[in-house]
Amino acid sequence: MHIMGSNRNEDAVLALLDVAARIERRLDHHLSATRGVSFSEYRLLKALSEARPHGAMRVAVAEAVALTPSAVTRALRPLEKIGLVTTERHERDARRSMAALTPAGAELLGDAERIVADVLDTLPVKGLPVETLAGLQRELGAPRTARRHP
Amino acid sequence: MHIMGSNRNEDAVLALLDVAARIERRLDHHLSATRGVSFSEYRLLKALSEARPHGAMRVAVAEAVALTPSAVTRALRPLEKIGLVTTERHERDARRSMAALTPAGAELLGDAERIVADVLDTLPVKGLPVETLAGLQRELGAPRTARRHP
DNA sequence: GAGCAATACTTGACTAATCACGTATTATTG
DNA sequence: CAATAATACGTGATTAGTCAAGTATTGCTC
Repeated sequence: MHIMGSNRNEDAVLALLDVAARIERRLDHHLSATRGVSFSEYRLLKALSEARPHGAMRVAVAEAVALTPSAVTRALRPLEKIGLVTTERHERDARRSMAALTPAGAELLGDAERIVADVLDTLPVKGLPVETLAGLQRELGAPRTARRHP
Repeated sequence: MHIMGSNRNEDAVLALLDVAARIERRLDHHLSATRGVSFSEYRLLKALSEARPHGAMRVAVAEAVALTPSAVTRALRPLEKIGLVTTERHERDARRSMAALTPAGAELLGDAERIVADVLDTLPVKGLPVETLAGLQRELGAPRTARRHP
């Protein structure tokens, strides 16, 4: 099945995971140093901004950012407390907890996006194949964006 | 500096991080279900196997797998306990703790590598640019492998 | 429309990682 | 060669995530 000890796929994917971990760490440090949010929180805010104006369910956000719903519940709590996010229950379905970005959240997200862009500009990422990555995202079950309010 | 709301680099990198998280999770599940090791542990074993036969310092392993030395210390402990790894101090430098793969560790690593390869074969990763990724690894401070015994 | 199944969320218990700090050892420098 | 700096490791405290299980609520089926 596999020729011992040499698999291009494997090498490439392991390199990808390694690179991802390192970039994520770098972004995380910059973001928390300058704006006090983690990279994970950045991704949450971004997912919510794509679900405007009606907000998104926990499960949708979870899928969008590749976390469990449980993690989303926990991660959103502090963001609500500092006024970046609001949550209210869906009017027709009492199970759903719709989270939405506040103006303050949107503003912070704007800053954060600038920081992220600046950090990424210092990286030699020219040759990344957006097509392949997007295909992978699709294949791995990532929806294009957090669903609006299905 | 940046045209509002559209940055190819950013899109590509965010997709990369997303894809990486999902792949890692998938590998982690398969590995722990079948061989009882996490993906993180898999990476540790792999790093050690590349540092044979003399083993590697905690700091070198940490750099190789993109973790902190502290995390490596903690992660190696259970692996020692179940006999996959041995640690002994360096003869000429009492600060150094040299970790090495045992035969059992090497065997398990072999199994794990097969599992990883199988999982990756189910993924459409043909188009990944090994060159670009390797360049990124270099740029981000990843050494080619855990140093032998410098 | 009563009852069962599915969905959305939350909580409890746990794990793996981080940072900040401390200690032991070796290297450097005056 | 004494004093200082740098290196390697480990530990305490904290955090962010996981899974498993529980509680509401809604949808489905007969």
